[in-house]
Amino acid sequence: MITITFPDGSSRVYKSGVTGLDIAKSISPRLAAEALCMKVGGQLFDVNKPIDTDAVVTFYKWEDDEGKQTFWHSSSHLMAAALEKLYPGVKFGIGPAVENGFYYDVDLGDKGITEADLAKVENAMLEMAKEKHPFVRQDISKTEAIKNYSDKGDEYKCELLHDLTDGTISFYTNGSFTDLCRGPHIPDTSVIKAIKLTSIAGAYWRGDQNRKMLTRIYGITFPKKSMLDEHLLMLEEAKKRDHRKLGKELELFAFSQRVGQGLPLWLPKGAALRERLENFLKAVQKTHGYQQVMTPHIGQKELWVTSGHFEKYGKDSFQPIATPQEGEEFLLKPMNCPHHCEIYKTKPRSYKDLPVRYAEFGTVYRYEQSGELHGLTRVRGFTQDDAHIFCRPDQLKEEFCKVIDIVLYIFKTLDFKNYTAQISLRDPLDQKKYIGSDENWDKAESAIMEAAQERGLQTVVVKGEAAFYGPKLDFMVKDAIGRKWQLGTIQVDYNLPERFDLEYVGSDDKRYRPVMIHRAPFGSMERFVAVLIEHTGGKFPLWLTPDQVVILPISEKFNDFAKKVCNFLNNSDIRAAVDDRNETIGKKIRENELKRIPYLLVVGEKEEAADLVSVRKQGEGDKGQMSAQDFAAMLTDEINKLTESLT
RNA sequence: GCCGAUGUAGCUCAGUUGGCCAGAGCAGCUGAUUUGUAAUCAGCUGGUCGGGGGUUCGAAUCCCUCCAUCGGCUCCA
Repeated sequence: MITITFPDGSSRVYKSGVTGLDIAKSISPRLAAEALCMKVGGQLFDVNKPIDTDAVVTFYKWEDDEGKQTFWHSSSHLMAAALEKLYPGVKFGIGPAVENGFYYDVDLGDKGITEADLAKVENAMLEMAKEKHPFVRQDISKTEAIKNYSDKGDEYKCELLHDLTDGTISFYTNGSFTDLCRGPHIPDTSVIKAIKLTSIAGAYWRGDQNRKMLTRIYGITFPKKSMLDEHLLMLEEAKKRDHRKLGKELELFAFSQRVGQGLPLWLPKGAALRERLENFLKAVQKTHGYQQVMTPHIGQKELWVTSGHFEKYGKDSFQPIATPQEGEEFLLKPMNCPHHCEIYKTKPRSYKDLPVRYAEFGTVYRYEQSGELHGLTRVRGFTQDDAHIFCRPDQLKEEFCKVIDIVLYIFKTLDFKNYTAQISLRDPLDQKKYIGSDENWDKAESAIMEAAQERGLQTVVVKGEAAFYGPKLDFMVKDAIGRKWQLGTIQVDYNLPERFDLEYVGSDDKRYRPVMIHRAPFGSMERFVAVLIEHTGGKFPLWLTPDQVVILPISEKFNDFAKKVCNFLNNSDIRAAVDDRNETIGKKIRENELKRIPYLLVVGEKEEAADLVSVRKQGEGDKGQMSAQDFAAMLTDEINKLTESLT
């Protein structure tokens, strides 16, 4: 007999060899029907696996992440089965579950597949799902497994097998399809009730751009049809918040083929919004001891040869600018650090001077691959809210912590809740891509970890994501449809101070090397505004939004009164305008609501007579009448509440 | 850069298998209307059908090529 303990602490006794499914049945038939996988002693298994020792058992259902992942992973096998039926001879790469669904990478040989074919695959999947194929696990030896796949001619699976450690290897079969797979899987296909194959894309085999490109088919499945409908509706809603769409509609920014790919044009409203963000950050930084500097958009190539960036990125960058002077070459600056290093070097520094903090909204140019460009989130010319802190080694952690404080403060003010703090370290398997001594890397990495811990930051550590000169702490935020973007970044750098031979004089009159922190709380103005647009759906906080108030005269007769109110509001530092078009009040309301104007003031005969305004709040409707003075006070109050936490 | 898809007026889109001067709504302009909380009415203007080349008696429609955009991959100082 064995004792099975459950997450709530209760336990029951079963016969050795009891399966998870039996246990679930003994608790409730419903649990047995809904359990998709289980955790036994910290490891995930199929629910029909027999258990023969005392253990802690947790069942996972659709509601749990583990359950969803298993469900989608099994769905990818179901799709593979359908593909094998419809496209005989298809070869399979890998087919995992992802955050929202699953994919399978396949090699269809000379057969093509287009989005139009997906419905056919979906139908085949639905049919197979109904047939209730169990997922049957089978353990075989590596040699036997390799033989099977060699016979089948599937070089991808063979390669995967070769990399697996020897011993027994598990296979899963659903219907006529068998796949190399660690598992776990759902008991059978019948729980998959709704299927949507979402897109087809190319993907390099094993993520290596020098290898063959396979066809990746993405999909998502649900245990209920209504869930799929809900999901599709949600996606549609999310698309309405796309910053590229809203940027155009709200006249914030634009692109021009003539200007060039990835080179955004900030329109008046967008520029004004960005400027307010910049001023906000400038004010915050001022209180944190930063000094603004300004540097040119180009610099001699030598600057980046010194920094090491030219060697690493020179080939793939905008190429050097030639001048009438032979041999003279300039680069458009891809980052501001070298310029700031030169500012540091303009005079001798004492240990008493440090830390020195130079901030600049520095516009930089990077030749991103054409296929990578994406709205405002990935562009070729952008402005970093950059700053470089030069400090003594003993000041590093405190300075790093203070930068974390600034980032968190900004996120809080702008109501960014769903971010992840990611610590990006070296790739232990590929040390060649990094410059600098191991000793300095170790110091930098531990400084970041300690600072993050000191500030109680929840972090994920990702190896291999560091910059080539140092580790970093990145703040990642998702866009409307769930793509992750890096916003704020804080990086420790021992390398540039050395390359630029930066020094300070210590209390012992000896020369020392300062440490540098690169940091950009927004990341770039472009990307930050993009994410802000998607998070707010264009309904910006009152203090940021381009037009705060639009005054709508009922007819042209009241334009003068409207202008009087407008002047008064403008004089009270409120951004107001009059919609004096010869249109019906209904139309003016509709259009200004669609432009997401926070407050509309309707003025007509009654208002003019009583010297009042009728207030309409965005999305809420009529709020009644008040005097322009009271309205201005109300708005000022609201704005102050939103921004009073500023310092 | 790679794989795939898309590209018709400022915007959103129609234009079946190549065949009458390429259409609609919104926007814009002109006029009428002077409006009370999400679209007043009428008239007009506006298009090298992404660019270039080709096939054809004839191309928005078929082919080639380049450009841009979208979805991924790779990359991201």
